[in-house]
This record gives sequence, structure tokens and C-alpha cells, in this order.
Amino acid sequence: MSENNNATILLVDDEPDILEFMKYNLKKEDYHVMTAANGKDAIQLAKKHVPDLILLDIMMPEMDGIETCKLIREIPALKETFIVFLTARSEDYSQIAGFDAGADDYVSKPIKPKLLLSRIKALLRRKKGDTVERRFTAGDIEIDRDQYVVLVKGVSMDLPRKEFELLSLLAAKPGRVFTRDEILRAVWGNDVFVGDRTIDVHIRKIREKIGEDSIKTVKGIGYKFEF
Amino acid sequence: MSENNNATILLVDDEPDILEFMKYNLKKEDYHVMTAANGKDAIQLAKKHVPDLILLDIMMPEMDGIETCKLIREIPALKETFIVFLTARSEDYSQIAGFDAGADDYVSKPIKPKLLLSRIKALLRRKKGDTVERRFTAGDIEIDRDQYVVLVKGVSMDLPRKEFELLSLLAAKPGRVFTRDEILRAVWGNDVFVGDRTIDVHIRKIREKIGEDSIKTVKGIGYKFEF
DNA sequence: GTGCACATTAAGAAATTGTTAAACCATTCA
DNA sequence: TGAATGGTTTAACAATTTCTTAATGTGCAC
Repeated sequence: MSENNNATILLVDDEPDILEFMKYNLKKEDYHVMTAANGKDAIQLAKKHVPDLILLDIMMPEMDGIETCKLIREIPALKETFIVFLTARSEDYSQIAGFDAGADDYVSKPIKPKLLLSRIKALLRRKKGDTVERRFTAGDIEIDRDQYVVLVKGVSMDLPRKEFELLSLLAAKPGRVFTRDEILRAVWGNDVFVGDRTIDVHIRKIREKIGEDSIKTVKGIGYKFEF
Repeated sequence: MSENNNATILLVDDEPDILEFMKYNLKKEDYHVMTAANGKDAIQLAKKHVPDLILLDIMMPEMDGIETCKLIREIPALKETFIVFLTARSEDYSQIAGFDAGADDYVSKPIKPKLLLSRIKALLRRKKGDTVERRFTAGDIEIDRDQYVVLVKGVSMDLPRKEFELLSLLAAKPGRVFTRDEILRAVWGNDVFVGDRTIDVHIRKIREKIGEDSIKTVKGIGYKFEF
């Protein structure tokens, strides 16, 4: 059974067979798929229907993947879009200069559907441009994203994922109020819908663990972290 | 019981009370402690008896911590020395520009001995400018990548390749969480994809051999090595 | 008092990891 | 070549943890 992946993926490759093959595999996973046979078409399409992720073959006649990638990166509307390069196996990771061009990942041919899908999933899970501090302090709590722990007055405790992300979000900007919508988008992602009370429950658990008045309720708006 | 910390630490602070307090705590842990009340003296001392780590108060009359730090960083003999800033709570992490000046870490006042000590330990554990150590120790396991051997409490045991690489990866950065994706790429390579449970099985075997709680599960994220 | 927004709790759903055994694979050795 | 061996991966299922929901309570504003 496939999950609900409503993300849109743009496939760019000059070989129709590969295009078909990948399209088949992606559709099976409920992704919305668009295809283009060259860089120029790809850019046109991407501008029109902004995709969440672009799978870009490196070797293409006329405009190659690197070139296409650079052009895409200059389009403001596509700032949030992930770009994954498809490379021939022989090409070396460090050689391809794909990352300089603005790629987020690369997968080498021949394509293994399972690998490709897991990579796509991993990318879509994280949000673009999320340059969060790896470690910061707020009052007497300290958050270390590398270790995935929060220290309360120097004592380490580990919160489960949602609690950690939620606290992390609030504590990163002490005093600033986050609306429920903001919290939802940041912690749960753009296309996840959970009940109204779900956030409350997580807040409750955090308060239980790090102190009742660490997180303040701003009625009608949302929550904020204060110290 | 304190371990054998023969590292030398230079304490720099203009407040005698704080100096005493920290000296007491560090000595209790068997560190060799030197103190200085201002930046100038600190530099003199550091040149003479090269310390492993310098604890440097930011706010000091005459020459402040930042300035002192910059000067220290220009002394070749102190290239390997870690510098940790002591900041007042209110000062913001990003504002202090301490990292630009060449600091390796910072701890905010009021000083909590436990936190401070754990930071110091963490720093001293890794050697300055280390990429992938060929040989390193983490808790009571010791890994020698050249000989492909791991010693547990001094007893050598040979793990098969995958287990060795996996343990090696985690133990090289104690405390830091590695996601399954990261582990896959590091141990199996970028192009290989193995089933979801494969990593678990290897983790299990490692735990069997070097102790159940050597590797900690961080649900929803990955694994980390701790001691 | 009524309505609205949030708080609390406990239960069951969902997701993730643990465990085991067996299949698979490559290499060595007779 | 063909067992034998040790290592790796898979698959099935168990165990566990985390998440979400739903029901109910509380307090404040109008």
C-alpha cells in the first residue's frame, strides 16, 4: 500500500525509456509526476507548475544538467525546490560539481527504484532552507540538535521527536509567538493535517518535562517560549 | 571518583571568586590548572606552559576575551589549544563574535560545574584539527582503523567489516546522532541500498559484543554512541 | 450563563525498532 | 569443483514507543 505522497516531481531526462521507467515507479508511490526531455522544457514547466523536487539527468544534449540546474537556481519561485542529479556511476561524487551548481543530492545510474524512492522521501521530509542552529541556549534550557538532547539546567533529557522539534522551534526564538498554523507547518510539514488538540497535547508533555511556565499560552494566537 | 585528566587548563577571569570556584571544580577532576587575572598575563602564561584548553572570560577590563583570543590564535605554539568562552547569560550566542575570534565553544555564566566539565571533556576528547582519526578511544572501547581492531576494556575483538565500520562511525563522534540515511551512506556507500532492518541487525550484533547500552537508539532519528 | 479556546487524560492507532531464523553470498580449503 | 565457513541481508513477526484522537474539564469573556 502506498502512502499519501501528494508531492509533485519533475523528471528531466532525454532518454524516453528512462523517463517512462521512473515515471512508472514514482506514480506507483502516488507522486504527481511531470516530465521534460530537455533543460529548456524543464525550466518552462517548472516555472508554470512549481514542483517540490526535480530529478535532473546530468548528461543531456544541448543544455546539460549542471547548466539547467544553475538556471533553475536563479528562479526565485523555485528556491524551495529540491534538485537531485542523476549521474552515471563512473562519475565521481566530488568531480561532478553538482553541489556547487545547487543540487541537494545525487543518485547514480542505473537507477534502483528503492534507493531513489528512499532518497526522495528523505529530502521531502526535510524542508528547504532550514538552517537552524545546531546548538543554542535559551534561559536554562539548552538544545543540541546534533545530539538530539535538551539540557534543562545542565541535566540532559531526551524528548521524543515531535516534542523535541516543537520545543526546538519555540526556544529558538524566545519571546516570539508562534501561531498554531506556523507550528503545524514547521513541525508537521506542509501537507499534514492533525486535529486541533494534538499540539496542545505535545505542549502539555513538554511543560511536564521542562517546567510548567516555560511555554506560555497566548490565547487566540498560539504559544511562545519565555525565560 | 575522578578519572585521570592530566590535561592542563588555563583559567582567565578578573573576578577572584570565580577563578577560585572554577579552579576548585577543575582540580577535583584532576586537571592541572593555571590561572590568570587578565589577558596579558594569560598570554604570557600560555606561551610558557602551553595549556590544552583555555577558559576565557569575555568581559574583562583592559583587554577583553575576544581581543585576548585573537592574540592567542596568532601564536603558533597554541594552535592545538582549545579556547572556551565564558559569557554572561544575556549575551547572545550569535552576537558575541567569539567564534570568529577563534573560540571552540562557549559556556554561559553562571557557571554550572557539571555542564562546564562535560563540555571540557568533550573538547579534550577530540584532538584539534582531527578529520577521521586512525586510532581513537571512546569510553572503554578503543578503535584502531589501521589494524582493523577494536579493544573493549583492553580486550581485543574483531568485528566483521560492516559492524566495524558502523561502530567506528558512531564512536568517532560520541553523543552525536546519526540518522539511518547518514549511516547508510557512510557505511554502505552512496549507491547501495539495503533493507530497513539491516542496520538494526548490525546494531544488535555490536550491542551483543560490546555491551547493550553502548549504542543508544534515538527513535525516529537514528543511533548514537554514548559513554 | 453561554460560548469559545485551551487543558487534561486515557486509550487505541500508527510508526519505529528489536529479534530471530533462514536465505544468500563470497571466499577458503580440501 | 564442491563443501565448509563466516559474513551479510532479508523477511516475518514481536515489542515498544510515540502520536493522535476523542471525551471531558476548566476558565475567561461577553
